Amino acid sequence: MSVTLSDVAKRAGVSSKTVSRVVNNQGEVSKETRERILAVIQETGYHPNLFARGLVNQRSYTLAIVSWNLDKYSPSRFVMGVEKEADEQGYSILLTLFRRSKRENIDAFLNSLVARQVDGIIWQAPRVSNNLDWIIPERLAHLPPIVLNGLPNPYVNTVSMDNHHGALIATRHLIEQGWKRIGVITGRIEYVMSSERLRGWQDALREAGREPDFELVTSGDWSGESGAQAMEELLRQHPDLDAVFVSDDSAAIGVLHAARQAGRVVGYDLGVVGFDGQPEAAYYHPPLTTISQPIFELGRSAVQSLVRRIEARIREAEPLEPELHLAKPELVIRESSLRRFAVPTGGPRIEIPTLE
Amino acid sequence: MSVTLSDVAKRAGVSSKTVSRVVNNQGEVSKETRERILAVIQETGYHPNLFARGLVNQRSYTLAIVSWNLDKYSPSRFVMGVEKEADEQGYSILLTLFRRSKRENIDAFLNSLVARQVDGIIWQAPRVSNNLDWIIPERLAHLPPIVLNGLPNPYVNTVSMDNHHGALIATRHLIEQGWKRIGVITGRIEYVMSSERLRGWQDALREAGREPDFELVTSGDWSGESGAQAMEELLRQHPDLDAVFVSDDSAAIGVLHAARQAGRVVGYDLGVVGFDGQPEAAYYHPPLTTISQPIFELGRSAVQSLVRRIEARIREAEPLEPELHLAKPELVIRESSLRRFAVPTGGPRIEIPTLE
DNA sequence: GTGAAAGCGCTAACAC
DNA sequence: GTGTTAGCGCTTTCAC
Repeated sequence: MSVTLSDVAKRAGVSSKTVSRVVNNQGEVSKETRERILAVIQETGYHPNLFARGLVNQRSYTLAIVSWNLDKYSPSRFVMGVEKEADEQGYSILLTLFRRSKRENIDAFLNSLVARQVDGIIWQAPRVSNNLDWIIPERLAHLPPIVLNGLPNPYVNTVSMDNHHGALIATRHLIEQGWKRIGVITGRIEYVMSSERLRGWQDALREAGREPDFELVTSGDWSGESGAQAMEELLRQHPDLDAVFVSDDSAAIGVLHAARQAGRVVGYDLGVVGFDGQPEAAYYHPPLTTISQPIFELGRSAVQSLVRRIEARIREAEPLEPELHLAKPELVIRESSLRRFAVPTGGPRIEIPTLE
Repeated sequence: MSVTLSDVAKRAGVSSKTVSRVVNNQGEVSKETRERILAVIQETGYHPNLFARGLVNQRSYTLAIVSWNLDKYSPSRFVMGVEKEADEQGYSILLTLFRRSKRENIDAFLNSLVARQVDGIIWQAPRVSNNLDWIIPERLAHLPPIVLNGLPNPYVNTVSMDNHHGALIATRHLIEQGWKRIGVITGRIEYVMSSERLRGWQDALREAGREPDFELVTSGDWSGESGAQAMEELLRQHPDLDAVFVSDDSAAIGVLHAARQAGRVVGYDLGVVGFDGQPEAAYYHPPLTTISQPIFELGRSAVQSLVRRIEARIREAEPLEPELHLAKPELVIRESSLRRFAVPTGGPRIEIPTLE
């Protein structure tokens, strides 16, 4: 069927080992045999069977990524970063989306990755209650190196967005703008990511000498729809609310919508900050102040971190200390969070004066 | 290191072939040996090495997906559909993002997939000028089965959105609403997908007895930013424009923004229809009429189609005729496309409370 | 510089 | 029912 090493060897009149040397660019081979072999490879279209190679070397040059919510901006950007870096480092990506069914049988799922001989695993699926409890030395001993995208972990390398910090600077910004009653719409609260952002909101308020009012906490699921619903309810129950930190840009567009429906004018009598850094948020109405995350780069870091461990294990270097890479998100100020006192005027539209 | 078949065999006091039989659930094995073996597998934590298996069987149970623009809604939903269906059918997914670098050396790229022994390839990267010219019988003979996401192709199975139809019904809808000067903002025009949508726009106009005015054609790159720029220019050059078909929802949010900036009121003196079906478009201002695509399902179809071919090849059944699966997108009517004064009171959704 | 032989972990074919 | 043998395509000793 397909051309093998020894096919090439036969045609070139050498042993298969010599061909192997040429293919892998190792050991000394005389210039002329090398060229002869290269020619045969050209004309036969030979390419090595990575299964056979992997079987011998115990390496697949494949990384598994356990992802989720791939249709959302940040997770997909992360995966893109992972793919890019992996490609550059010579690794392929095995993509798995984490599902309830897999959650219920983590062992079987991990085994399936091990069976596929992946060299390492990037675990992007978020921490939900106890779903990461399998990350303990006994289990890890039987698994390839793992990099976690999430909270610091004593046993594996971690790369993470500093969610607490992001929420902190978002809320601080709202406070600085002079908003008084600042609510928060979190992601699903069983996700640690969400509670981290909630903590940031609290800490910002406390450091400003205000006690967070937990009546003003609602949760969504990162969708526009959930943002709209959460905001609607929040405004109904707390008409005095004058600002909200929404911990996702997609939810935020729903929030803006609900605010309009309720007759509020964002940027005038309501301040809104999002979280994510979706490029399209610059075109929301009004343009959304948000926390932008260097998420693509985080994906690259994850691979670098993982590859470092893989190489170390192969060299049987003494075990590395688990690393933590914490990326700092940044505040991007647009109109939605500003407090302007000019009264809206003009036509059917509500004219929002340009920024001072 | 890890437990092998013969390790299990030794501990169970049988031959490795017998263990293999149990693992693969094939052939008759006496109940008691089976149970003994199962017990040993349990306690040793044995799992088969898929490389070794693949080497023998010449199958990897892995599908490659060649994707692109993964941070955009539709491509990522497609991949999610692919992953789900593949998982259910017992296949893993090798994810590759198509890049310029790969485009420049398609042969090497394809070879790398073949080297990884993938059983099939789902080619989602779009057709750009001649980048699909390698899909010819001579090349395909050396490649695993391929399913293309795009235009019908005589040599391989194809799954596709009916882009022409989507654009047709989008433009028809604008015409029916009574808009007179209907422009279009396409995606990158070198993509066949974009020209198909442009064709739909033309055909809708012609069937209404109007000659398409190519002065009203602009192109973006599917981003909000490009949509905003394109719209700004379109309005500057053609102030009489009163409607636009934007062939992407992300671009459309930029269009809505630019329209506001120019003092136009969408849904009143400007009609806008998008294309994609992003859930968040329901919360744009105003909510966006769009063409929704069953894109997740299309991903599933792609896998089904591919697996059918893979199985056929293995059974050495006579070659199947290339199949084409064309999915019909649908019009979702929201406020952005309506001409307020012309609209009969249809339902709460059509009312624009903030206006007038 | 080059080659022969052994073996990675598994399964198919053919014994027994 | 169960075991033996051979071999998938490659690389790694260790010779020559």
